[in-house]
Amino acid sequence: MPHHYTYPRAALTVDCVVFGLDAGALKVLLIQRGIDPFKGRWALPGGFVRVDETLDEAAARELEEETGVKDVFLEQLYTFSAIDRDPRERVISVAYYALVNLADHETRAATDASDAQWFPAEKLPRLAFDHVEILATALKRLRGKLRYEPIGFELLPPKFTLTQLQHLYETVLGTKIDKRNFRKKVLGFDLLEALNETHREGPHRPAQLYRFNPAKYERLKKKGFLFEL
Amino acid sequence: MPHHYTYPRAALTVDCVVFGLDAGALKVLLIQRGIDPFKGRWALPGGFVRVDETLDEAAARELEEETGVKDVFLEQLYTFSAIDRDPRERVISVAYYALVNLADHETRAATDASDAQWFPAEKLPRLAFDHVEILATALKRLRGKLRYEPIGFELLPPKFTLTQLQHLYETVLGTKIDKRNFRKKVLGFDLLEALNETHREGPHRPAQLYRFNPAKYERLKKKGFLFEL
DNA sequence: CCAAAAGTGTTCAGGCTACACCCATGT
DNA sequence: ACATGGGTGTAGCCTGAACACTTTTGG
Repeated sequence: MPHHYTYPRAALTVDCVVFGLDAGALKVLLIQRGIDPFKGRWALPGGFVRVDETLDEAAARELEEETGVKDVFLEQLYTFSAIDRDPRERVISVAYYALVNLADHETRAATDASDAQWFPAEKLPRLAFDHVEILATALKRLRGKLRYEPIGFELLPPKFTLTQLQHLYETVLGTKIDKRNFRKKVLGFDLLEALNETHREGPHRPAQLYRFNPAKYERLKKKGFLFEL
Repeated sequence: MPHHYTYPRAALTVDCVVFGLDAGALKVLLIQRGIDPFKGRWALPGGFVRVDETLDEAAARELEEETGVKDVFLEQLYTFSAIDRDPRERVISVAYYALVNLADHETRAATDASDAQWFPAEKLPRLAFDHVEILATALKRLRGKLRYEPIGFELLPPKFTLTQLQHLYETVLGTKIDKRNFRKKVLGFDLLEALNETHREGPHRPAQLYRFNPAKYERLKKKGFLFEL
């Protein structure tokens, strides 16, 4: 049985790609590094995994410690292990991606006088380590997953309009979608509940608010139902 | 900056779920453990990651060392980190899954007087560690991926018949597929090349042999083409 | 009353499903 | 000659794409 100090071990970190939707643009939450290496560069929130926590726990903990974001959709993405991805020593990083409703979290990062900031996914600053690669992987996963699992709702407030939902898909997937066809299809899944509330904003007809029913989705999924947009 | 012995570190391993197709049944390659813990139990091939290799390299190396299988489709699956998944100490394992053409590798494991053996995916022995969970995850991934990426060919010899391909899909996905519709669709993708060869076996008409053209797939994929069965 | 986004149906084409018989071969 | 899997076409249905106008509100 291997003993702790028999062989050198790689260090283990977690890194989180946090996606948010702001004014119809996809954003990513980054923090500015205060120390070397890459001092001053922007990087994904993350840090070392403790020996007494799972990776999920480590990701959630680091995310909250560094950005204040918590209780959000958080899922393992991929594990990155290029030999020289960290100039100090061998560090292997398990990447996660998170989807947050920006309305709740935007202020926090912005007002904290913190070093955390939202950047448009299409216009990022130079990043530390191999974080560009991690981000690209996360974006690809998000786009893929959005099409066949109902995770888009995680980026919206609990109550949302169909137009907001449609814009979300258009933004993330980078496509134009026909309004009528989109509504027909989404409502056809019977996973959205129309609320007795409307969203009024601006000089135009108020929009019906809906809520996603995750329990219903779970039930349907077990019966072989396939979400797909 | 953290120093090597400042904090205890988890150990890192890789584990490989190797899938093969044998006489129309999906099989998994396991090895019998010669040492504690779980001495005598069957387990996924795998082992500790060296500090100077990437995870992909570690997975390929362990796979070859323990089973002789090499040069096969091998892809990262998920990283498992339950606190007590290894009774000795904290071990985090990056799981991979491999797809092999059993015709090439079957004999090796069988004749080696080795401790490696193929088991039907639906009828596995008791496994060591959390390997049941890893296997379940791999199976789910395989089923998912098979439907929207042309990876099934990795389980077949380079030259195969459409019936073999159809059986593959039926076996892995657990569905019946209509022969005519299947052929129409698969050939419609224009990713298979009919060879000037037939597969003759048994008292019946010989079958046309085909070959998958990966280069063509890459080209089409870049143009937005979506494989889907 | 004007500007702005919300909301709503129908038509058409293409893809998917279901289905049954002849073909080439080995024994 | 017969048993065995290989190979082929069509018709109905359903789903996805295209497309324009009315409604409700705030200013």
